[in-house]
Amino acid sequence: MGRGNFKFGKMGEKIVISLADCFQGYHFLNSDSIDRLDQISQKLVCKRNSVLIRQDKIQKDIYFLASGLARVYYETADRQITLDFVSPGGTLISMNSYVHDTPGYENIDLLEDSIVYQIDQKQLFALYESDIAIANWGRKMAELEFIKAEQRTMSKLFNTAQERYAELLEKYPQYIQRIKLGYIASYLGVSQVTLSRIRANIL
Amino acid sequence: MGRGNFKFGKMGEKIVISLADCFQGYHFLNSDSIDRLDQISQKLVCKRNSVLIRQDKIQKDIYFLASGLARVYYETADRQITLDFVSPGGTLISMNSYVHDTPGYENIDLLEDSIVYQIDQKQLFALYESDIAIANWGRKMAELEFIKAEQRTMSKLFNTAQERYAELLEKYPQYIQRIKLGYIASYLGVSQVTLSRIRANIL
DNA sequence: GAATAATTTTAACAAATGTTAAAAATTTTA
DNA sequence: TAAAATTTTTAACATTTGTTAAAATTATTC
Repeated sequence: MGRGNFKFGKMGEKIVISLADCFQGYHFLNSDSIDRLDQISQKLVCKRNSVLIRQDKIQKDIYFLASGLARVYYETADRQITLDFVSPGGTLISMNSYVHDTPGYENIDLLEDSIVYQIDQKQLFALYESDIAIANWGRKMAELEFIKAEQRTMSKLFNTAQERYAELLEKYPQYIQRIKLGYIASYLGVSQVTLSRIRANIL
Repeated sequence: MGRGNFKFGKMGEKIVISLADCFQGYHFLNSDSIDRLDQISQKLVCKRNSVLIRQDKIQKDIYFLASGLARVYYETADRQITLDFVSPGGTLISMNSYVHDTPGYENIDLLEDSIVYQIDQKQLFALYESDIAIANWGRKMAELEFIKAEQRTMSKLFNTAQERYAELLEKYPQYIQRIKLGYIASYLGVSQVTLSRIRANIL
């Protein structure tokens, strides 16, 4: 655990995660393999409200969030559904686009000024064919992202919005301060009016 | 597409998928690698209502469904939630257990007499370290299962139970005949009473 | 710091779905 | 094929949540 679940140190200073730490979070890599990944990576400094990934665009590359805060959401004509908020150390990826070179499903916006590392997918795929450690690193990434997504899904299926709000309040109290309640409501799967009722403890 | 989405041929004869076809569904493999996977696989003939995977047990191995029908579901003290129905060609896996050697989240039961191929996880993990093609095959498996799970999640988030029932009726009409409506309701995310109302077109 | 814009809460009402329980229909078993 | 068991539908009611709109609060800008 620990990936993507922090943002400020205990004194409130901004946390910045190194690229190597982002890599190592998934799987052990020796320094040669880390160097190879480093060579196909690029550091980006992004402004608040930047759009990283759009569902209607092909966005094959993977991003690691080094600092800042991101929101992952699906969108239709009349609705946005927030999947997750991602903190430093977390991975930002549109799996369908990464795998299939087609438009994906998710939108990813940065809610605050952020630093991200971008990994070139084409070059990464080449490394998968030549470096078995990196191939297994990529495998681990997909497996662990699957499990994270599954845990999110289960939390939504089995817990009420009230319970999920209480959990958020306990585990990520900063989120309540930093993220607008409309987004939180959309993450919890209820209207903002219902979230207000939950907060007012009418329920 | 096509993986796990069929069961009877047009004459109604039972479809049986070969192990090699199950493997190749994810990623190209040369015959050497297929042989190595074959050597760590075992064919199991299972009766209707067999339990393949239990959420409270460690079940690291992967199964491929060669024939029959399976149901994947989560369970709590007071509720069962059906995630998916799997047809021949599909993969049956508890990702958390497979990855972490701990109890997983899903239960998988066979709704009909079935044939499954079981792949030994421990030996598979050894192959991941020595055969780069198999490492990439395992990567593709996780990636494609992620995308499938994501599509299921999105369908539930954006479509009404009514729309999802209509889709099921169109794409998998056999399911409505072969699967009890309590399971279908649980898959759609509504009570069985609501499903009856949908079927009666009261809505 | 006053004015404007954005966000959050509250109120009132309508609609959809769950719950419980009983009736009807279907399938299985003897 | 009759009886028993299981599955599905229907009915009545209560509860929850969404919707719309306005008020209150907070944040931003000039």
